[in-house]
Amino acid sequence: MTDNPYEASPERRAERLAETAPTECDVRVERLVTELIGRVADKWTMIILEVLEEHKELRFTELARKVEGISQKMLTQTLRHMERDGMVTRTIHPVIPPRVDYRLTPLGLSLGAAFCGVWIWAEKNLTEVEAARTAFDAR
Amino acid sequence: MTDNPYEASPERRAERLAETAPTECDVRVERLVTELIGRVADKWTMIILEVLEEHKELRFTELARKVEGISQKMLTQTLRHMERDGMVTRTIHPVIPPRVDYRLTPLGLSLGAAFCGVWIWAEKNLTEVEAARTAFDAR
DNA sequence: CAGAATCCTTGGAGATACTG
DNA sequence: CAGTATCTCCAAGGATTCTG
Repeated sequence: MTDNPYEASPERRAERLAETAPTECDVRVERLVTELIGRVADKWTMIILEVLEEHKELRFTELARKVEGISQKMLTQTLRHMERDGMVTRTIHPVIPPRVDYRLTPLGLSLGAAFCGVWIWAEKNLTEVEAARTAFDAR
Repeated sequence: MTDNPYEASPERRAERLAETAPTECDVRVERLVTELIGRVADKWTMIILEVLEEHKELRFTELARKVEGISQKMLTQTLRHMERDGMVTRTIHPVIPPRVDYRLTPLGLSLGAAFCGVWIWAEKNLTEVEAARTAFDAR
């Protein structure tokens, strides 16, 4: 993974790169995709996505209540990330007391749809997973 | 979230529970599902799933090489979790040097399929997310 | 080779207090 | 109300070493 300073020769190095890098650019894209997955396949992100899918629009405290178990800090943080990634819009109403509404963008909705399969899978296979666990633990 | 010791009366408490707990059992299931999602929507789990989907069967070091950036510790750990959850079988060949093969179970395969939508989403929307980020940062 | 064990660091995350 | 700022702490995870 780290550069090998003892590479035999430039030729050898080119050879090695040719082996490990099918089109060199694909690798870069693949890495970006992987990184994006890492960002997006996060527990809180998934749940917030889910909640915002159900209730079109929610304000901060409503989210805090609906999300169950999230700390205020993590909520803010996750929402910021989601906003930055274009998943969520954040509209501030200049009133007192302040009011901020969160709502999914089309991009966020599409991700929610993509995750839908995982939720369904989890519901459908919950008992099977639990069975596997107890079987594994009893050993 | 924590029990409120100042609940006015048993009646009031029952009322509150009726509000927050549509069928009480659903909540339990929902929590289990959420917890399962938290377990399964993990970066390394997703990637290992992906890799094992592509190459039917891999041994430990092969996985370590294919997974790119994972430490040996995390690989072992994640594989154990996946095995415990019934995603993966671990077959030990009693030879010297030792050889251990990992392969997805039907359950693992089904989860991989469920995640497939997310991978596709990530590939398709990578540029849009990056655009959103730069737009957000330039502010 | 396939791990287990150990040590060590960092940043993830909670709790609390403060502010526009 | 909707956050930001600060302090703190624990555990996730990396690096390294050891072993059947």
